[in-house]
Amino acid sequence: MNGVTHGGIREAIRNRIVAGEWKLGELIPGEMEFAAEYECSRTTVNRALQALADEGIVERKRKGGTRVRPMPAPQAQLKIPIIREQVESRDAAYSVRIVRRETLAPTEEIAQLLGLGQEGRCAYLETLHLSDERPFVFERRWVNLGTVPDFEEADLDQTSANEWLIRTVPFTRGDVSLCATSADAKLTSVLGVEQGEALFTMKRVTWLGQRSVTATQLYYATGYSLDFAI
Amino acid sequence: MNGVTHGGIREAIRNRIVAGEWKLGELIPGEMEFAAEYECSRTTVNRALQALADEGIVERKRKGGTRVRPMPAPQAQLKIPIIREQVESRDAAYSVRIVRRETLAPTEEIAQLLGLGQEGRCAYLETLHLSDERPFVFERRWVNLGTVPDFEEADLDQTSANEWLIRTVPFTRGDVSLCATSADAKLTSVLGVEQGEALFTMKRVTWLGQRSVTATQLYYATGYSLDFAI
DNA sequence: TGCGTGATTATGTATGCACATAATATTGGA
DNA sequence: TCCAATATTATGTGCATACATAATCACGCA
Repeated sequence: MNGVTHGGIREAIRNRIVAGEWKLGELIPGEMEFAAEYECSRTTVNRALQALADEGIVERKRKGGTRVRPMPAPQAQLKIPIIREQVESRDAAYSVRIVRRETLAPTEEIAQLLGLGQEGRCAYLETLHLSDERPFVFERRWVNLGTVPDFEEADLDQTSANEWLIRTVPFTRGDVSLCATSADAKLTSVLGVEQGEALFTMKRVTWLGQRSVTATQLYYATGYSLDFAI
Repeated sequence: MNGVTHGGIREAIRNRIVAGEWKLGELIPGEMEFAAEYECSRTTVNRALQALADEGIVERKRKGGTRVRPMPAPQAQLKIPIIREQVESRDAAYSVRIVRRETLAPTEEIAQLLGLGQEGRCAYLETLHLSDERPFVFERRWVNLGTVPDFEEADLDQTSANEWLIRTVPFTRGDVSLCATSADAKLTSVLGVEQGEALFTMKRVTWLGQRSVTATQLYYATGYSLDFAI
């Protein structure tokens, strides 16, 4: 072993790229050249460069060579937070209060989101998540009882609806949408914010194969921000 | 050749995982078993599983085997959009108007964000991004001239500030923060929205090594949402 | 019974090789 | 001169192999 690994070469080349050794869009040396330079086989270099291509740092074309990506489309690994962990990571006490829970026909908007017809039955749930007894997030959730019939009898005092669902039906796909909402009367009263305040909002629909599982809307109290690094 | 590629196996196994063939945290078959199943060599399966580990779908431990990552914390690959592309992908005409551009000492808040002292010089830029001549995003940007002195003379009529910077100084790291802002008088007039409307806001600070490059605040017009899939 | 040592096992990594594929360069014929 | 067929080249991919490494298991000795 040479001390040279594909991971090591990947790091090294990445560093050279961000250090500006080659201009954006410029061709970087070929696999053979790198192999000679690092004294390893072309295969090893190939894996390193492919990994960099996966990362979006470089673009590769057969015969065209490898070039630094002109617009490093910044991608970030966004970790969708679990509310309990968000609260507890701030050293606050987490608690939940179920405001409302019933079974009803979904609104037309929700039926469309969940891909349901008129006859679809849903559980509707309004939950207030508290941080040190202060309102943190207000959650509206519709659960497709056609996909998850057991939800109607689920005991949500122990575990939150979200955790219950994750445990019971691992979803395969989810659509997330982030936006800003102006607080209406309902949100104002339940979250204890001023009328018309701007609230950070996350809407989610999750799917189990072709079947929808749940649609959720999370309204964060004033001042919340979702932070992450590129 | 078998028609079996490491990419294909990667897809296949990923599908089987999200289809719930194995429970969260559960051990999935070993490399040899997959190799037998897909009739390929262990090396090929290894590459597929390593790629899945890179994606964060599975966890691998030597001798411990490969297990489905207990992902109650779903991670999403969030592609940070380039405004021009956002507009053009909606089949709208993109245009920019520079509202204000000057060189000034940063406010204390910005100086802190950018890690500057009192003597730091910044370019300050207010830009309005338009979609079919309608306001789409209002951008406030401070550029650290200590890191990017050339910015002062950059010709921003051809390329937007963002594209100019990306082309000139590839950043190595960025902090992003998403929140909601209530429209003040300034935002109201420039974006043409109602006073107090909730605006989706993205704040970004990018770094080149230890040196800050730019701090940006993007205020999206009413109704915007940032969508992505898990 | 308790513990250390070595065997076993599953994965990690690198290599050389053969062939596939796509883009470019070259050549040859009309 | 122009176009099509062919050669060349850089990367893409899979395979067999060899060895590395870490966790676990089995054994045997005290």
